[in-house]
Amino acid sequence: MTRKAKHPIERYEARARVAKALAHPSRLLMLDALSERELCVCELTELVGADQSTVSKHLSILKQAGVVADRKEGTMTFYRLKICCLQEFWTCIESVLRQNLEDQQAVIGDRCAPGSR
Amino acid sequence: MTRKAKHPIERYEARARVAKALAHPSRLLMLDALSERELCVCELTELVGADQSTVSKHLSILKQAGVVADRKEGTMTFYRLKICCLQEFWTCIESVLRQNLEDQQAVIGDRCAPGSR
DNA sequence: TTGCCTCTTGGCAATATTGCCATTCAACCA
DNA sequence: TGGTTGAATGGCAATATTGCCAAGAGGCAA
Repeated sequence: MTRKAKHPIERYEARARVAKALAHPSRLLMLDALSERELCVCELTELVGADQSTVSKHLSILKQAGVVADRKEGTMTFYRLKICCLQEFWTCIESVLRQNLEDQQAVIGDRCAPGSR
Repeated sequence: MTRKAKHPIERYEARARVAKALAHPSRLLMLDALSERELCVCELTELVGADQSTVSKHLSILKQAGVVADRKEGTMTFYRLKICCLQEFWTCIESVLRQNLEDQQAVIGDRCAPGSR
């Protein structure tokens, strides 16, 4: 089990950088909102409920990762999704969560199953 | 732009916990290897090239997130993927990386385009 | 039992992330 | 020009992540 050409570590580092950008609740919330329409920083700030500077930094992380793009209009900055695969991302994450829930329920079911005393 | 029922923060926290488990190059490498077959900790350790205890901790993070499951056999522990949606996850991440690359090339292209001097 | 092997856990230092405040910047208006 | 507004940046403390070494824990075999 060696790595070499089959598993270039740089590839996984690049992937991890993108995944890391997606791994924060506030950023996920913003992405979900942005999947409907373009939004300015002020709207996103209100949505997230954090300090404006915090939201701005989150957005710069997403932008750096290539997940969103921005557009200036006067004094405002509008952000929009740059990728269309987010739905697949949600689907994957949600399927993990759903499976976890089922596993938990299975444990409870076993413990309280009729005839299990 | 309010949150309320439409955007329960707990949902995004749960999603972020899973995404965070996926956001590390060594863990992504292991997941990729596990997508082919079940592997023991010793094999994964050799693959990753880190200390065995480090790999064990990475695996416990993946297990905690519900992404992998383990099975003991004698003194060895085998890990396997617990989800089947990882391909979609790769697809999404890779499409971001590909888009980033295209954007970079577009910039270079503009800068060096014929007649742009 | 003892010793060996595989893996997990505790502990710790180095590093990275997060979120606020304060400040700066840029566009707009009076 | 100065003032206002929306956004980005600097700085900093609190927190989380990472990865190693050392120390268990458990199975197996002599």
